[in-house]
Parts: sequence; C-alpha cells; structure tokens
Amino acid sequence: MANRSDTKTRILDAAEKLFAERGFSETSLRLITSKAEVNLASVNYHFGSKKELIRAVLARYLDVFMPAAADAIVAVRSADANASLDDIFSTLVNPLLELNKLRAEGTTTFLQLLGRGYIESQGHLRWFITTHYGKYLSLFVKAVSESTPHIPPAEMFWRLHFTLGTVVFTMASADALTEIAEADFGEHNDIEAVIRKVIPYLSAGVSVPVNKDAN
Amino acid sequence: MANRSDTKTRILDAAEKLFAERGFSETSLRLITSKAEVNLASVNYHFGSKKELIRAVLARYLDVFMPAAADAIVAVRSADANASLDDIFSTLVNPLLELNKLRAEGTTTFLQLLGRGYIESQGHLRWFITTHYGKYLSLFVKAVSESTPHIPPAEMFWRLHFTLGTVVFTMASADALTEIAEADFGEHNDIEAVIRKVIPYLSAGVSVPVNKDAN
DNA sequence: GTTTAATTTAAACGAGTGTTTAAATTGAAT
DNA sequence: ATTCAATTTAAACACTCGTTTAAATTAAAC
Repeated sequence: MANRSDTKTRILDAAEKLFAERGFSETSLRLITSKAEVNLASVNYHFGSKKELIRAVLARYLDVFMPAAADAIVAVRSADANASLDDIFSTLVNPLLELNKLRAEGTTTFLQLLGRGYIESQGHLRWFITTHYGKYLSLFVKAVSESTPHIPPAEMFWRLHFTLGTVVFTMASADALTEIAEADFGEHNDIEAVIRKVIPYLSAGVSVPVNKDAN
Repeated sequence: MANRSDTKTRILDAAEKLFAERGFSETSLRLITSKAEVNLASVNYHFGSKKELIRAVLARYLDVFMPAAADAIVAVRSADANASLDDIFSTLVNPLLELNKLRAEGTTTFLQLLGRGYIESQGHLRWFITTHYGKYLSLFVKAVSESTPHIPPAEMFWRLHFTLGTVVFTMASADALTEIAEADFGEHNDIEAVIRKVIPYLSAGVSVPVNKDAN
C-alpha cells in the first residue's frame, strides 16, 4: 500500500476538512499531517508549500463545480431565454449538491472553503480563482445581469458583492447556525435546506428596484 | 508628556487601525507597538493580554454606538408604531455616521472591526458582545421582527444571519470594493453611500414572503 | 529631598510556525 | 540481484508570536 497518490490524497482529505472547519491560517501543517497520518515534510514534497496545498484543495472542488455550474446555466438559459434571477440562482443548487457524490459532506466543505478563501486571503487565492476560473465567473455575472436588466451595472457590482458576502459568511458558519436553529426552533436544516432558504433572500435583494431619489 | 492614558490611547488608536485593515490574528503586538511608538510590553501592562486589547478596541466603539442606536430605534418606533423594515435599518445610519465625530474614519473602522470580529472570533468576542450588549441586540431583533410580522421567527433567525453576513463581509472589504467600483464604473462611494446602497438590498431580502411549497 | 508607587524599558522565555536537509526506505527497471 | 529514482522519515533551521521578568526611569506623595 501507500503508493504515490495515496499520501497526496490523504493530505488533501485531511487538509480540506480542517481548512473548512478552522480556516487556513489557523490550521498548521503539523495538525494536517498528524490527522492524515503522514510525515510533516511530505506536504512540501508533494505540494511545494502550504499556499500551493490550499490552492490544490480548492482546485479539487472548483474543477468539478465550475464547468458543471456553467453548463447548467447555459442549459437553463437556452431552454428559457427569459429565465428569472431566481431560476439562475436555483440552477446552481444541483451542481452544488453533486459535490456530495465526490466526497462525504462535499457541498458543505466546498462552500465553507470558498467562504474561508474569500474571507482570509489577501491576494494569492483571489488571484488564483480569478485567473483560473474567471471565464466561469464572467458567465455567471452575465447571466445574473441579463436576468435583471433594470439594475445598472455599477449597482449590480455592489449587489453581487453583497450576495457573495451573504453566501460566504453563512456557509463559513453554517454548522454553528444549524445547531443554534435546531436548539432554538427545533427545526433541523441540512445544507440543501439552507441553500434553498438563502436563494429567495438573494433574489429579492439583487432585483429590488433602485431608488433614484435616495438620501 | 506621555502620561498614563497617553500610552493607552496610542495603543488603542494604532491597534484599531491595524485590526480593521488586516484582522486580529494577522496583526502582531510588535506591529501595533511600533506604529504606536510605545514599548512592546506596555500592551500587557495596560491591557493584560492581546485578547483584552481586542475587546477594549471594540468596546470603545460599542459603548458609544449601541446606546445611540437603541435610542434612535426607540424614538422612531414611538413616533410611528408601524415603522417599516426600511425605516428601522435607516435609523441606524445616523448613529453609524456619528462615529466619524469620535475619530477620523470612525464609521468605516467600526464596521470593519465588527466584520473582523464576527469572522475571526471563535468564542471570546462573540461571548463578550452578547453578554455586554445583548440587551441592545435583543431590541434590534425585536424591532425588525415586529416590522415584518409575516416572517416566522425561525425564518427570521436565518435572514438576520444572512444580513449580518452581508454587512460584515461588505464592510470588511469595503475599501477594496470602493476602489474597484471607482476604477471600473467611475463612481466614487464613501462609507455613507455604501450603507445607503445596502439597506434596500437587506430590506428586500429580509421581508420577501416565505415560499411555503419550496423544493 | 526622600520615599513610594506607577510606568517604561530591554531582554529573554517558551511555544509554535513553515520550510529545508540529508539520511533511510521503498518500489520498479534493468 | 543490483541499480536508480521516488518517496518517506527524523531532525534541525530560522523565524515569529504573546508573554514574562527584573531593572531602569518617571511621576507623585509626604
């Protein structure tokens, strides 16, 4: 046993779990390698550095999710050229849930990693995502913008970042929130339930008419 | 010169700026004390520990903002018992902008600190805020809930956390976002403009009717 | 002016970090 | 069986971190 890819995978599996739970900078390589039951130095041997390990962890999900999500959006829009904003957002649900087939808790882990990434990273991760997956992001922005033509581009810029904040923050603390919700209201929510709760919230916010005479 | 409170204030001023910019764990005491031009050990002498310094930095804003915001909300609701959700959110704008009179860039700094706090803290800050300012938070939640009676409590729990995520994330990266917006769309936004952009977004999301037959 | 307390200072401590090194081990090809 | 490259291993390196210590300095009280 223990062929080449085994150690690499053990590291990735342990790292993604810990990164999602506690964030990147709060997770040491020693903690990762002890959970993975591999030697400390093997991280630098297989990945070169901690930064590259972080990128590899994210890439393993993004390489699956991004094309699937793009395909789904293209399909929906060619089936219905006037797909609503809610339709566009809802289209992302299936590609997200498909990640559970990739690995156990895949959807939650991916969303939490995404959240940690956007929250923590100053530069290297943002750069990595926009340069490697920029064309997908453009497609998403285009689909959203064209489904809500009454929102001017500058306003849409802000609203999409509001949306990113909502998703990222919610997912980074999703575990804690579902626990509180269960304790306080007795309703159990899995990750799909949370996603389906957030979509109407986002759709309403992004598409609300701009009040010209504000202030 | 350099009497007792001078050193303390120099530390707080330097710390809040750096904490807001780079986050708590990414800001070392050595960086703070060098910017403040005080000795490294004076942080532990005056504040006891880094954690207590973080709390002191936040308390300096919360002690001003929380009572002012609570008063404003009470005033609005007694003037108009049917104040809308938008009214409630808008009521917070003035207390926020008043922080600019406390210190230069006070509003931005406070909101960014709040964002960093909710993003980074695992326990001690959440505990500090809820135990010291819990009664104000309850008042806010009550005001929001009663302005949107068609949203059941469990759903409101989630939507308020979505809202928290939007605000916190937007503010933590507000500087970067205003720069991009200026470069890409040529429109300059100060902190007040961003606040006034986010309020309609939040109001629409929080108050959107619940779709019973979702899924 | 002397005493006493408060504050500032330089230095070190101990623990933790990512990374590198060089030797040991493994697996496959000859 | 031997060679050779790939991989794993234990150890050390160089650095940063928050915190503590004990001496030096400053300010206040008597």
